[in-house]
Amino acid sequence: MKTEPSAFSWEQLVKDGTTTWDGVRNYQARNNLKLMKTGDLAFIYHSVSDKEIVGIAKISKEYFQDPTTPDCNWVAVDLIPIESLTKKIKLSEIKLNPELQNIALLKQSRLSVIPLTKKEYEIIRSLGKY
DNA sequence: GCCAACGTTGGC
DNA sequence: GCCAACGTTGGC
Repeated sequence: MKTEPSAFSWEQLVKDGTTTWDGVRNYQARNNLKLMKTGDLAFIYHSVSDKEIVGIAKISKEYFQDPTTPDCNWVAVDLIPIESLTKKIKLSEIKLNPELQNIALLKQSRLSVIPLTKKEYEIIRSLGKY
């Protein structure tokens, strides 16, 4: 899941302990939100200024009506922070990995909620360890 | 700051 | 229903 740190950062999520991931206004991203189940894990990626994965969060509440709009097309999920990565994962590192060439983060850089297979998750996770 | 990529809008 | 125009996102 991507966020611009100037709008909402991982540090803010850690400080707050939980957040509602709302404001998604893209159908593909919305569909990916709906696929998430309570207990699923998600990387949090800082776009624009940092371009790196900074932490891992868990879905604490799966999709529900986005509270920021009365339009029932849009949904949100709740997240809680699980782990701050001491070794952050740069976009450039992900780009260098031949097994990660097909993930939507690279293919569709504008998509804000991006699906990963378990295998892709494990590969990316391993990049975040010394 | 620029621009490519992509989604959305609206005229036809 | 097509497609040009426009707006937004995000990497560089």
